[in-house]
Amino acid sequence: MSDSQTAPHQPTVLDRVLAIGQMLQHDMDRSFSDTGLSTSRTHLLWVLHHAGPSTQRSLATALQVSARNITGLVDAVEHHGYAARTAHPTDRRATLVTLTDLGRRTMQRMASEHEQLSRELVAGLAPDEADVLMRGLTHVEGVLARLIAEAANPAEVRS
Amino acid sequence: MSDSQTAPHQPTVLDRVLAIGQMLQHDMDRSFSDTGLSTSRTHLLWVLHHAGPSTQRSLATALQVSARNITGLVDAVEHHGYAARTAHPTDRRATLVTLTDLGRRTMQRMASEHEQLSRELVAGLAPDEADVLMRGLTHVEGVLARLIAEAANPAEVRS
DNA sequence: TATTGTTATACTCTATAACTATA
DNA sequence: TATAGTTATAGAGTATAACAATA
Repeated sequence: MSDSQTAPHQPTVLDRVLAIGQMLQHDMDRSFSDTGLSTSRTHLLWVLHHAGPSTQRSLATALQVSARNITGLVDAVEHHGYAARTAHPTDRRATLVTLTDLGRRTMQRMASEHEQLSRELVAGLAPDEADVLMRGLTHVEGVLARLIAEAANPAEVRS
Repeated sequence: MSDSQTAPHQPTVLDRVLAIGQMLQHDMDRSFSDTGLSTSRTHLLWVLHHAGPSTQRSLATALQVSARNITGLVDAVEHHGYAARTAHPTDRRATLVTLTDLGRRTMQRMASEHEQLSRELVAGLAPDEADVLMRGLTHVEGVLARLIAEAANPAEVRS
């Protein structure tokens, strides 16, 4: 209980974003119980929902994970009835993964829940406040993108 | 490539927060390479840094994970020299986990990096904009906390 | 009896490497 | 020779259940 050394500083924008992100993750995990879904599996279904039938190769590229990982994720969503493997019409090496009706309905429901949550989160704010909030977040995202790009490419210090 | 059904709607505050959270996670993962650390292990060290020497039981409560999980995390941070198990002075069932010098120095460095990032993320904003951003995020966090509490306790619809 | 931490077991997400079938 | 997807193997994070030592 006793804080040994670090003073509990004022929460910053970074702290708030981290806290909100953690709450969102927690909430998602809870909503997945008994669905056979998870963050990774849902991400895969989400990509399928937007891109339509896809090869596992293209899914691996979209999710930025290994081919082996996609095999496991497709196994899982197929087993739970959200997607199915079908033959590729022209390339017999490849597999096309397609959403089932259940998968499609599930993604549509998630999209509408996402929209509703998007509205609820800012419902109590004045329009101009919501505006500044949005612009502030856009700014933060831009700075972060720049910092990450610099860290990944430490050579040049932008002039 | 072809968006099959969902129109690419305008990004919302929720979308921005999710994107920023993902970037932060990605950046953290990158910074962990070759340190023997990870999000979970760092979280444990962070709690130790603030709470001081702790039993594994209290760490399990603080991180909200199982006792078994703590055994593994402590094994790992001990193996990498960030913390050590010591005997509890009065309860011979319990183990006290304490940070080593390396662990303490690492947490201090992370704290200062966190503070620097906190400053950088809002550095380009006008003071009043940063203010509204902060208040907007506090609002969002509050709404989210309420929604999660309601979802966990669906009985009463708040009057 | 209750609590602390461990071992046993299992599931998910992730990776690399070797291999098969096809291009 | 290169590519798509699988199997083999491994490590991390997570869980529950059974168990030993201690309270």
